[in-house]
Amino acid sequence: MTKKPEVSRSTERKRGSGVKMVYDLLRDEILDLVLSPGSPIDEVQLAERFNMSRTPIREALVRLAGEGLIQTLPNRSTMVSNIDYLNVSPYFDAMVLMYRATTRLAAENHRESDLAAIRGHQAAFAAAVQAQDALAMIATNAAFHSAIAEAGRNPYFLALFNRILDEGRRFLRLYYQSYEDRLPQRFVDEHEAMIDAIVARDADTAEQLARAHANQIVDQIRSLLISERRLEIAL
Amino acid sequence: MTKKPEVSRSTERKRGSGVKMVYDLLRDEILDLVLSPGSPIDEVQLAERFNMSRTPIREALVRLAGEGLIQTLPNRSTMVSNIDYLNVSPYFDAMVLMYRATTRLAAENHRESDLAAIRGHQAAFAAAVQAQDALAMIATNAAFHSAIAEAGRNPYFLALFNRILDEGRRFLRLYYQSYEDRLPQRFVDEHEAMIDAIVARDADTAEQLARAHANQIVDQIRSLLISERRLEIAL
DNA sequence: TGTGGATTTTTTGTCGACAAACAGTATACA
DNA sequence: TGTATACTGTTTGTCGACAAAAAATCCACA
Repeated sequence: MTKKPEVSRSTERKRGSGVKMVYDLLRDEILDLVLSPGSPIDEVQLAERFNMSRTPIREALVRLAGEGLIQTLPNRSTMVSNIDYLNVSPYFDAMVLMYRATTRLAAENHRESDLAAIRGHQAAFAAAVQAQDALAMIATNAAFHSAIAEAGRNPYFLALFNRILDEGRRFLRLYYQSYEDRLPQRFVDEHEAMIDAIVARDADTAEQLARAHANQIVDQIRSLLISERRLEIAL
Repeated sequence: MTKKPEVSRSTERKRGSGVKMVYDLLRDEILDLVLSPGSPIDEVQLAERFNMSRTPIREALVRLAGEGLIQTLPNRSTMVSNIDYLNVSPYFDAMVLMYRATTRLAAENHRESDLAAIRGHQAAFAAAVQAQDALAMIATNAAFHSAIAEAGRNPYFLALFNRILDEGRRFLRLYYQSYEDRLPQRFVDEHEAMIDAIVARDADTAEQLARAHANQIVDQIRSLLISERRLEIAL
């Protein structure tokens, strides 16, 4: 006769699920700026919050540190990584290049089944633009381009691109929280043109469209940064 | 009066150094193919080997898993990641693009102090070619291009490029162990031309040279792969 | 009141132990 | 003989506790 444990922890968990839960949640909280950059992370506090030992918490933190989302000083505090506002050019360079590369590869390597996912995200993006929901625009735009990158089937580009999109999620939210600018409808149209080029397997056109699209985004963010800086100087 | 601990572990270690030691060593052993792809990794065995608990071993393994160097099946064995021989095209695509991007950026952004490091690695590479030491060629070539990437000052490209070079270190070693082909002297000359373009801050030429250089390497590896495959078929 | 050193407090890194999950083997049964 | 189930052994995931390291606090002394 097999006996079940009579006394169980208040919230019973499957064996390996704890780290993933903590990792996913912390990751989301960091990227959504619920945990602001620079804020400290306390292992014991997290352990109490999730009713688990420090060991799985620690493993989740090690993973987050590996992605650069948190920083740990040896023997001392660990905190949410800061956003580097001084060097945005490298970020933009990488972003534009990944837009180009992934869209080109999508035109070359996509399969029929990829298109449904891409079109789905594009519809969600159009809806977000219609609703003027800035946060939804950021999320659906990232999902759209990530789907294109998946269709391109290059794991190296996909990994870097997703990292860039994640950082952008943090980065952009800072500005779209204060400025209720809506992304112009033009972005929706450009997305449509990119889809057409991908479907037609026209790699050159797809890359060219992606490049122009990315530069648009960079220009818009740059103008936001400049006006923000003006504001700071004026104060 | 402060008292020192009379009985210490056989090999005393500083507090946070264990994980780094294990991480560095395992990483090197994996990249140098001392640990062959697919071979299992035993936590307890490593713990005994380094005279430490499983906890720091585990942390090092989590980090390696984050970089994709090892794979862990949940609740079951962890092993060295396999090399994917079927999809080499994505690898080559990423390699060529990173060669181009980093060399271009180095021409634009390098400082005077970067050139010494680059020239030093180039001299080491030339020496390795002279000595027909294939393994040294791989290492010094990677160091040379990594130094160029550092001079380009884009952390996103640098991270991806270093990952690509690492994988190449594993990948290439497989072939240069069996085939004692020496990389042609032409590679040394091409490196020199790239340095000149970087010094002259001629971004277009630097990128063009890097592209041709990378394609050379790709062609050589591809021909090795084909002859290898022929050999397999003949057997 | 200010400063330098000793002391306490807090947080991290490491340890040994235990329990769950899975693989392989043995055993019962048809 | 073949199959399903129980058993055993091995490896992983988690836990509570302790020790080391750095910060914060206290305290003596000028």
